[in-house]
Amino acid sequence: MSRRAKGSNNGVGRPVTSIEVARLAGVSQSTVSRVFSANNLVADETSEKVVQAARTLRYKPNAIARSLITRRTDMIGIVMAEITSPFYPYVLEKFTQRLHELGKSVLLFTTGPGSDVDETLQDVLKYQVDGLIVANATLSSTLVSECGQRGTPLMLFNRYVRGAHASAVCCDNVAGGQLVAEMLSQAGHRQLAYIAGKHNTSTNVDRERGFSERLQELEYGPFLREQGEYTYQSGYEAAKRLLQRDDPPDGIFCANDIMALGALDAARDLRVKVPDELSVIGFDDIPAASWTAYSLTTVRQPVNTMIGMSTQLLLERIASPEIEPVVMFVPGKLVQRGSARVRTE
Amino acid sequence: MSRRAKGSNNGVGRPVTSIEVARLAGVSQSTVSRVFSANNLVADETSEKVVQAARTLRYKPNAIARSLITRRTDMIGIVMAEITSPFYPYVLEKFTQRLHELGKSVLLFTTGPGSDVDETLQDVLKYQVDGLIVANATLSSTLVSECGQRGTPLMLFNRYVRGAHASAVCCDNVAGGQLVAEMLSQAGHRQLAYIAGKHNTSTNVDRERGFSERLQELEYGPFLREQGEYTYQSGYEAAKRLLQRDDPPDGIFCANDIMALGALDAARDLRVKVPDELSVIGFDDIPAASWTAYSLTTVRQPVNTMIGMSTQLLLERIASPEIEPVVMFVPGKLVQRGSARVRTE
DNA sequence: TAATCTAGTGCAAACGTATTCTTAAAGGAT
DNA sequence: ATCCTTTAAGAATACGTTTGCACTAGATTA
Repeated sequence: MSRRAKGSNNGVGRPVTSIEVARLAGVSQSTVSRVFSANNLVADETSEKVVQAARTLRYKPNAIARSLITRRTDMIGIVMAEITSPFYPYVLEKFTQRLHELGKSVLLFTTGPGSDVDETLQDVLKYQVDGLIVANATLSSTLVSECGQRGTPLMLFNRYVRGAHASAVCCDNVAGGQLVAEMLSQAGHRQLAYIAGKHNTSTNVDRERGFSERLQELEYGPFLREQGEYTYQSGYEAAKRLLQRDDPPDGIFCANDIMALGALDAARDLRVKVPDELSVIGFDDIPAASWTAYSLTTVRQPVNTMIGMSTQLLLERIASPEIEPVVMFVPGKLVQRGSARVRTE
Repeated sequence: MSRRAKGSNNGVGRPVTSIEVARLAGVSQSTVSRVFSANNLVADETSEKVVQAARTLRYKPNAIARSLITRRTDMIGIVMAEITSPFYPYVLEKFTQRLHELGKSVLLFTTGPGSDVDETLQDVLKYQVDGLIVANATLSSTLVSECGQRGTPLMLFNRYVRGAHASAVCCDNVAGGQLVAEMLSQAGHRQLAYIAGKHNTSTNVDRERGFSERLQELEYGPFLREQGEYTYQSGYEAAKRLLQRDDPPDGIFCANDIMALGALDAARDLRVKVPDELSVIGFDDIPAASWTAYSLTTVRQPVNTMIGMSTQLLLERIASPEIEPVVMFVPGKLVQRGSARVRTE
């Protein structure tokens, strides 16, 4: 019942294997493999025959089978929460493009409000990814150690965990917060406020810390504070609460751009003039920040640099697992636009 | 040199295999496999032993090895161009979440301006994905037939190819364009204009066609036309060209929302009052459309429905390859906001 | 001319799992 | 007590590659 060599298999059959190519080219399966793994120990003439046979059969090596034996999948897992927050699509796109250039594929996992990061991670690891990039999501130390044990290099993007055996590339959020503090104080604002992002995220903690500490050093009075959660809506509402106070602030620092856009729209609705009566500063420099309607002054994260470093560090560690993880901080840059006044004099 | 059974392997060693679990639990590898593939032909007592052993060893089944033998990877390839265009991050997020709920993982491929879709697709297929979702990218008929031959179900999202052996779920873009035409004509606009998206994309062609044909049916005069490319910047510039004409339009239909936002900002810069002097209508209903600064009237794509249908159709076809592909059109809905005037009377 | 090398090829053993086939044991029915 | 059925678990094979090893034949050296 095992007819095989006969019968053209041009129907909807399974994908072509190297064995079939070998048969057609009149060589052994090993040789076919060598041709496709760029192992140059094969005569030009033979190679040509194989390539021809492969072409007529539309043969493509099976990456799964290859991974099993080479113990490399050439897949990188990317775990990301809230892709929809405007900063992250760009990050994701750049990562996939960069990785693709380097011959890696991306296994994507999103952790919505429903799903648990740890559980998700378990799924990623089943696929034996060569490395793991975690952006915009907090993961348990259990998982970090598990990655360590199975030797899967871990790269955190814009997050870091003290003492964890994981590399990380972050914008220097503390310094960024300081920049904002300096600028707002120099411009002589009367009363400042901070709209926070999700608490217990290192981005939020650091940005606030830089802002707060620098203000103290400059002997500025206390600032108001509202809790947000990194969304337009939460920024809008937080700003509205602030602006409707008896002593509304005249300068607001938002933990990210999207909340700053919300804040600007709150000001718009309340007929508060920006920047005359109110300065708003964000963080990230998302595309919408430069749009006419907002013209948002913000701290630009050097995304391309950060992504370049991340991938490089990760791939190095995949190639040489003995390399110790590294944590890097990249400085941000204040981008002046129209939403904040500058000097006052 | 093949020491193995000895020596605690708790260092940075390779991932644990079912064989090691079997050894610890005192059963055969087959049994371990049966426990983890939910093959219930195993006694409760034994099962318990295996689960215990697996837990202490932190065993996770190797999905790659499993795929090789089952001929299913449980991976779905998603190919997407321009993730950064604001409509698509949401699509991507929903797709990954939905697929993850159904036990599938997502292999993501982005096709930037540099990379070729066809070449990218080749890479995807190497990984033996169970199915393929292509959104926002045009692919050659060669590739379509290749998917057909190897039996990989193909699902187009918001694209369709005549006669191709591929399923597709699209917003009914023709009907959407008609809606806009009707609304703008009813509100009594004097001169209309269309800002096009990338030509040769079916979304652009269909939206324009619906708009144009309906206007003709309503015996409306010809409309102006500018070429855009689905970006904020291109929308901004196209609108500026239109508004600086001697006979500027008083109603602009943009092929997508992001261009409409650009158009609104162009109007803002040129001090053209919206909606009194100019109506702007978009397509998609991205989050920013509802922001105070824009309040964009637009055609909402029923994204959740579309994604639900897509995944369902795709998975059905994966389960039963003999099912013929289906093309579905889902109607959009006009969402009235502040950027376009309604009646005129 | 014989001995040594080298490039090119095939053979066969992995990789870690699912699964078919076989065997063993335990009941149940006669 | 014998035979059949059922349940449980092991042995062995297969999935499609890569790769170490062995082998051949021509080329190079002594």
